[in-house]
Amino acid sequence: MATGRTHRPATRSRGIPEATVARLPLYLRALTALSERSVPTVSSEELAAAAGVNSAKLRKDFSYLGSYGTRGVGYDVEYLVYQISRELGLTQDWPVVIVGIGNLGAALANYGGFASRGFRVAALIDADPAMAGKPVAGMPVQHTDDLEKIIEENGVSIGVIATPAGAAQQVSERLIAAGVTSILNFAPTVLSVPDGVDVRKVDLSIELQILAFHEQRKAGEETGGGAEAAGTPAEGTTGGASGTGAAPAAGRAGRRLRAQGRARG
Amino acid sequence: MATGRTHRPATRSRGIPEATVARLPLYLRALTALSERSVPTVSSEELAAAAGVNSAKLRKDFSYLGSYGTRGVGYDVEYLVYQISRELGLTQDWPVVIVGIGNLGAALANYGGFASRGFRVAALIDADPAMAGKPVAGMPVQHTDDLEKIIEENGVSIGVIATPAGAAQQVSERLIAAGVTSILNFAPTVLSVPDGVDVRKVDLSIELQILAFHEQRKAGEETGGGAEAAGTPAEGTTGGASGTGAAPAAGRAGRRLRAQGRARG
DNA sequence: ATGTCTTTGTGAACGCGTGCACAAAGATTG
DNA sequence: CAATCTTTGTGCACGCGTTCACAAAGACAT
Repeated sequence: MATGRTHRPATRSRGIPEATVARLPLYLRALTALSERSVPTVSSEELAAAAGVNSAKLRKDFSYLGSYGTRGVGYDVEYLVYQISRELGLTQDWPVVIVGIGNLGAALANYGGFASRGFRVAALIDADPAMAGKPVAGMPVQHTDDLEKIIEENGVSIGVIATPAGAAQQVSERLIAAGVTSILNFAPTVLSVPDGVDVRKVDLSIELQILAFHEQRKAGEETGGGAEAAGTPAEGTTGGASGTGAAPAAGRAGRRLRAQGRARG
Repeated sequence: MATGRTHRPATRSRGIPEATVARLPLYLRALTALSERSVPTVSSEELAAAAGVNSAKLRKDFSYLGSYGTRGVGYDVEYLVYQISRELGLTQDWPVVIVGIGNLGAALANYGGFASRGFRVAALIDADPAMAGKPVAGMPVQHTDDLEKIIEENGVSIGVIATPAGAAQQVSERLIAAGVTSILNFAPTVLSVPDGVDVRKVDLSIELQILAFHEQRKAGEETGGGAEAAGTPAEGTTGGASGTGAAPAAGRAGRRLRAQGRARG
């Protein structure tokens, strides 16, 4: 998962576990697809498959919302779409500002997934005066000087930070001071925010590093034989101890070997 | 967290819990920053603060890697950077392909965080013939027809999918058939992949929806008073039952009220 | 060398999330 | 109306992850 919860300890938000909340959008997406195909009802088994989760987990998730299913039949697609949307707060309009209109910010501004889910990009904000007035995604970029005014006038409570790491903390402080209470942070920094403010973090580099870890492990298993099998606590002092016998070449050599996807124990 | 683990049940990868692996890049980033400021050693307390986690958690995380600290002193920054990098497999070179060079794909291609961590963008691939040859991030876009050849020749084992949802599954199949075993998926779809292939998912829309949920809850607490307090199992049949009394206006009204960040229970 | 002080590394307890397995509920058929 | 069959909703047990709290380890001073 490319995300990273921050803050919000382990508090259940109202009886609905955080883990469940994180899956609701997944269900909603699958249900929307079914709705578009005019499928009237769906069983937990089918829906779970479409959402990529276990059916028992799905049923338990839904049980936190209430009893919206019919035994022997399944769930009414339209009704469930509505209930989940309402639970997530997507039946109302959420104005959002994007701060930092670089490559990523522009990509976000153009991203279609926002509008379709009750989110509306209210403004694009950048610190570069040269950007001001330039149209991005059919909308003029505004200067950081007007940040507070924009937030106020549009009643924005959700902000997206796509600035360089160095600017993120300061931007978050201005957003919060102006009234924003939820931040989606793409800058590779830990934001320190007051209580009552939610921060979610997306770090592309971190995701890749996690993949690299597993990738290395796969390669090590096949080239090295059983580097980790013995359960050695690892480590002498220098490098190249455990898995990475021939580090630079491992990427290639390993790759060719495991082409046929082994079974995972 | 913007991520979503997929596959890889609850298997510990070698004694290192998945949750720990997910935090290692965080520590690494904080350590790199310290290293650049030539800080020689750091205590678990300091480092934990910089990474935004609990110090006990950090120490336990490090204990899975081995005993790299010195009691009474702390951790040697340079040494720890090296150990974590090695553990994550970042001491070797990881060629990566990006498929789907739209706004997001281009943003990823330009993203600096890759190169600095051992990742190298080996190729940019797009299905649009009009894109072929066009330079993006100083690199010519190549056509999907050559996908297999590119993977083979560069020994690519990690692929990034930034295509529209409809194309993602097919692209993933081609990537996997050609030898890719780790995929970072930005398309809003559930990829179905064989065992042995890791998929991590980043969905911007999902992150926003999770924020909206908490945001709605904050607004509801203040405007509605105690809509959820009574613990009503919720639900009649139509809408507007529980929290969302005046749905359309709630965004604005709520926002102005909670401006001073309440304490969170 | 001895004592004090700092900080790590970890045993143990706790809580959340997951998955199994089944009883309850209702649809459907005869 | 009774029997059967499907599918939900959930009690329960298990395992992972987090956190506490403290003993062991080593630096540093005397």
